[in-house]
Amino acid sequence: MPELTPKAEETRQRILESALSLFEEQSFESTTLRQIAARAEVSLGLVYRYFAAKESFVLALYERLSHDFEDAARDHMPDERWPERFVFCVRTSLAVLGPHRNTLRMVTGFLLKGTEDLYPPENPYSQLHVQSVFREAVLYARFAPDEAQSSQLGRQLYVIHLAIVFFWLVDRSPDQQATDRLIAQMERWMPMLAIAASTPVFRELVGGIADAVIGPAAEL
Amino acid sequence: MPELTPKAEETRQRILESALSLFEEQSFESTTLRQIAARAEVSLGLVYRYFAAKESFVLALYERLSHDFEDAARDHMPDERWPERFVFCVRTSLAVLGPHRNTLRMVTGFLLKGTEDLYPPENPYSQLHVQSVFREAVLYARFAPDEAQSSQLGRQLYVIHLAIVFFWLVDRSPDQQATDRLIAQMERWMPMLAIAASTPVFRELVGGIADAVIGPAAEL
DNA sequence: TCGACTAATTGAACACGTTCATTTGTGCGC
DNA sequence: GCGCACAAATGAACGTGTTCAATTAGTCGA
Repeated sequence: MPELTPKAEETRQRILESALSLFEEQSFESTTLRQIAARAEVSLGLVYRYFAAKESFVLALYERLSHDFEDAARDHMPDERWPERFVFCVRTSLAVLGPHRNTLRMVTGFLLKGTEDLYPPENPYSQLHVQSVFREAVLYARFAPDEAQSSQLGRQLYVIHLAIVFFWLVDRSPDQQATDRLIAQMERWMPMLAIAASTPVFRELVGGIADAVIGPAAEL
Repeated sequence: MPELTPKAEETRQRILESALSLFEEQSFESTTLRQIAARAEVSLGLVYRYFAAKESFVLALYERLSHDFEDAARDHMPDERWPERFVFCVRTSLAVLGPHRNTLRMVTGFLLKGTEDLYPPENPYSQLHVQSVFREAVLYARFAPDEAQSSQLGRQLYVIHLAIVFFWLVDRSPDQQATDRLIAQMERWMPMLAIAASTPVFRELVGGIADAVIGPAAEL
């Protein structure tokens, strides 16, 4: 990712803004790159100077929302034990992503296509930052485990959170009520999860899943 | 789905065969509908008489593999208790889907697009039949629960199986070793799951997830 | 055998995402 | 102020999935 000159950055921003507003007004699928270019008052070809593919817009949106989540979660993180803080994070995440659910549904498909070109091999902004929120949710909680364990647990909670977000994207029940119920259930059984989380088998199992989903643990 | 005349059925089959063989030789993405039409010795437009979209081929493949799974699972189902039978079903499923993993990865994306047109509102063949295998795996197992409970549990195991298949599709570890480890872990803890499965909370939680993923329970 | 109705098939066209050779603009050393 | 290098921007073109009005083949009753 080479440095962008001010003018270029401004153009890129204008294109991105056009795209996102069109996605909101119509939908991801029915907005055309030609429409995006037109609204940004730019030629079609130029769009590709700043976005490798149409999918890239969804990625850019997700990055932006990840930033919003980071702020929202850090600002209002309750001074509780980690299970409560975790549930709060999950709820905050869905609240932030909520308005863009329809657009975001697209990204999940891409994740499976294995087109690694669009997904930089290094941990992208979103994953790194969102994950750090979950780490800190554990690390600075009341009665937090020691640092090494907190970091590990935070990573695993991040993956669980990812699973819930995915479930929410797939959830076809009206207003995604099924996801609400799922989280409510999870909240009820959080104490049990807290106990389970301290056992080696949990670490092994969930840790393994985490490795497979987001890659082997990396240093902060 | 109107009845197809013999001639039409033969043409449809020829097109499907061309498509699947091309997917195998090259890949789903890089095979062209024009290539498919050419190999089937048919005009491009005709393809759309039998397949609503390119994605439909993957769906047709999945239906075929579901049938294969049904046969393979029924023929070799071990005469054991349901947990062992469940693990066997999962392994069989992945074995059958295995050779077509790359093509199948496409379908998962489509599932999220919410293009319900391609996915008939009634339970499609695959879901109905595969689910019935899991139901029977419980129902006719040693020490099986009563019929109502077996049916419910079978449904839930089917959804768990779906989750594992999905995980396998996403799994980026070499040779999907992470999935192997996951199943191995699951096997180790199967007794625990068996106990958990008999509790109300499990039924409520997993049942709710099942509803959200595959829709409310339907009659066989 | 014919005609007429339907099923099967064609091929040209469209809109889309994407690519690329080309042109325009911008800042800088002299 | 002049060229020069490079960034920014263009627009025409390509191949793709998809649609559709038109054409051909098949079937069956009179």
